[in-house]
Amino acid sequence: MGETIQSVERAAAILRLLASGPRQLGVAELARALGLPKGTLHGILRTLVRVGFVEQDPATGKYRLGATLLHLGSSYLDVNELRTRAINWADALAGRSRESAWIGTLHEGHVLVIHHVFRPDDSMQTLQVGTYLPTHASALGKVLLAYDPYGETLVPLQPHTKNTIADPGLLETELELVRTRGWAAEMEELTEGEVAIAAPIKDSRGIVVGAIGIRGAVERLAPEGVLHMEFVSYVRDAARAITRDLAR
Amino acid sequence: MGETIQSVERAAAILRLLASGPRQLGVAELARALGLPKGTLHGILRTLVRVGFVEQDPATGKYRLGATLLHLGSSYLDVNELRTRAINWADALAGRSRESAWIGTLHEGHVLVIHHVFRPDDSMQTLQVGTYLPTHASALGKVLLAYDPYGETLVPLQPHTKNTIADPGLLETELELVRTRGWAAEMEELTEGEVAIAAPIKDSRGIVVGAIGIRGAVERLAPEGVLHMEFVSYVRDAARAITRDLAR
DNA sequence: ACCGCGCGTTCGGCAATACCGAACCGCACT
DNA sequence: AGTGCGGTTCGGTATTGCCGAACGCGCGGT
Repeated sequence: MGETIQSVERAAAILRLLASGPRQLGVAELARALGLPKGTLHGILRTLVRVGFVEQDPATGKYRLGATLLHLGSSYLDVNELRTRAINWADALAGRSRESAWIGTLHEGHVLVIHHVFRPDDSMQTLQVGTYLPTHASALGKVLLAYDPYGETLVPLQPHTKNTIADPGLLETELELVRTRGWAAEMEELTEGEVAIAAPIKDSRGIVVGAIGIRGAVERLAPEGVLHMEFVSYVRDAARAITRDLAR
Repeated sequence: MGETIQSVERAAAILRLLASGPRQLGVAELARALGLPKGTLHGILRTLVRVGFVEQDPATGKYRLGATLLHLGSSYLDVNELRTRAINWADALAGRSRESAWIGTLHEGHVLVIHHVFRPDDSMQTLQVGTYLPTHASALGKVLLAYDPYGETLVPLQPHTKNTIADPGLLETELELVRTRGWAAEMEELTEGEVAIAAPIKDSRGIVVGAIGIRGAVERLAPEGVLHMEFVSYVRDAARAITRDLAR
């Protein structure tokens, strides 16, 4: 692989840093974080402001992400073929299961949510498209890890609830189970009271390119801790349908 | 204003071009569009691929937007203060009016949708956050134009339906009306059968920083072509509440 | 009231940097 | 086979954007 352009890489690093927290960052902070002189950073920031990728708070002088990025991000959704093909099936899945439906892909060690259908008759939810879920503590993530051809580098297994699988060995046996069953469950391992189910979506060559699943209250999906298998078949049906659609 | 960094500006231009249509673009196409040598573009593209802003189709070699941008875009939503403050009020507005609620800002001659609450009891809608609405053919846009301190350069007034205001003079009198009334309506000017209402959101200095509104079927919001004024007050109440909130 | 620190910003010289154009390779269509 | 069009590579060149020091400002401690 060849060389890359320094200033563009640095610009990307700045954007990632600005996106890493809701806080606005100043030139000095960025300079310290990236180990670069202030003047250098200022030049890149000035350019990023001009193209709308970054905005500067007129009061404090600090920098934050710009609105153009929101538009670029939503344009990505139009381009993404998996999402385009899967949208209708996700709607159907949400309708049948009466729970929220989710589609995700593996991205930089996280599950990137590329589609999210709200639970029917419950509109007071915030949309999660574009956010990350942890791979080890979500059903989507387990599916994606289990079928990951590259054996993704595991980030530290951060615990979220008392049920989170935080031990690498345990996670590996769980992934083995996912591979043999062909679907994954997550029982209050990310949020207390919430349960999720997911299954893999494959492309025409049989490679797993994403996962689809549902997520909802434990009382509905798994009363007394036992999953209702009908939900599992809803999810697997949807996953198979999309896979078939992609093969066409 | 000082100089800007060439390569970063070019990288941004590439991203904008890739976002302008759902089609994937090749090096040669980009080179022609931007008037740059192929080699130069390839270098920038290679870098953009490395940082995840762009993906390359392994089959065709063509380029498309990358998943990292989706994540950056959603991070913008966390940073955006207007949206953070307005979310709850938008939920309330959607609940009271039983229609979909929208929040938008002026951005590069368009209305950028920064929040969107689905109509209650109707989840089969696609989320429009991050997309553009035309300024002259949407209620949000009319509000933003009417109160725009910079007198935004008007893009050509493209007609969408037979009701679209396509004449600059007529639009100006309409904006005058918006300024005197303090709110805007849009009667099937963007989509047949749909009507919208919007009102301005101001910051602590009284400058309009966004607009909030609702949108729905003409039968419900304006039967026989006459707006139900209760909807107007819902919208204006929400706008005033957010304005008050921002002043705090 | 003052001083000093930290901030964002400016500037100009230097050399490293990233442009550029021509050549390369593979594919598809003629 | 040939030809044109894709994406990619490469090395010389001078343009480019880095860098570090200096500036102006606002704030908080003294």
